[in-house]
Amino acid sequence: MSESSRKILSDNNVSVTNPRILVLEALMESQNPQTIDELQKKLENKVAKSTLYRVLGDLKKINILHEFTSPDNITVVELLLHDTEHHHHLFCSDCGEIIDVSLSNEFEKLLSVEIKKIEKKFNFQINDHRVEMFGTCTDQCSNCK
Amino acid sequence: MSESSRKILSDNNVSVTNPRILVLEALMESQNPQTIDELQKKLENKVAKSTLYRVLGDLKKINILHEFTSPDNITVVELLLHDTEHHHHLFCSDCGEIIDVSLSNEFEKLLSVEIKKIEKKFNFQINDHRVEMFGTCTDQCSNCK
DNA sequence: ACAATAAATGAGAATAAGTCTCATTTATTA
DNA sequence: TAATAAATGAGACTTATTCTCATTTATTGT
Repeated sequence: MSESSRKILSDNNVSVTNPRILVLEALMESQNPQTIDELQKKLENKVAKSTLYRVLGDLKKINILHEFTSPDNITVVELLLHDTEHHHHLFCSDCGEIIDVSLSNEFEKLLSVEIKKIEKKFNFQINDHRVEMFGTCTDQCSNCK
Repeated sequence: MSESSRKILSDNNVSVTNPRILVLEALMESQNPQTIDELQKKLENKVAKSTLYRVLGDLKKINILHEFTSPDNITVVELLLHDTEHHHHLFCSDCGEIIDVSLSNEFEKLLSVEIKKIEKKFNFQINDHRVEMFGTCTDQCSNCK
């Protein structure tokens, strides 16, 4: 079970420690983004707060963790393994749920054309992008009933 | 000069006070997004910190202020008057500059088709979206030389 | 397997962004 | 212009995140 976490760490030349394994495992429990709070609850004080933040920093450094903030300014984190498919996010302002969404290839293709235009216009090198959508789940996301 | 600020406030049934005028004026000084820090510097202690935050809250409430966070988690604010055209943001990770960018109508049209699909798929009502692009200005944004 | 060494951790102090409180000031209205 | 409701300033408070440093743990070379 913890084998895949160990492999992720050693593959990235990061020493394999208990807190790192525990945090990775907690992150893998759900594939949707989670808040720091949710993570801490899952970890039940098995990892110190300072260590949790440090480990998240480590995972960002090896590019397998994506951190962003929800519209109400809560920090949210999601594992991004090499086989994770490119996706965007949908935010519910009622219940706070954040859902991964994929958009069509046609759309992504057109977006990359737009990005090339912007790169030229502003003399930028663009290495990442994201599309965020905001609204309300009319009744059925997992937090609402 | 402060006439347009006064008009904005009274048009929105918000009482016209000095701090509100000063904050609006500071916001209007640049049309690109600015950090709270930049705002505070412009205001030179003419408005208390608590009041600044309160006024920003007021402006959000009447929907003429957009607040978001940069990739390194700094709160950023921009005035969004009724004639402000729909746009997105380009972030430079070298100098921190944030630039407003407009994307083509063709792109926006395709995006709204995608959004309709997502609304159906997740039973959501989506009322806003944004596209963010991240990269580095290769040499010429105003903060770099 | 073990000792030596470098790195990681835990606990709590420190920092900083943002919010709150309440006495005073200001804008609105009749 | 007076009465009243709302807004403000100053600083205390809260809370997320970072920092410090003494202790523990992982790695490595033998």
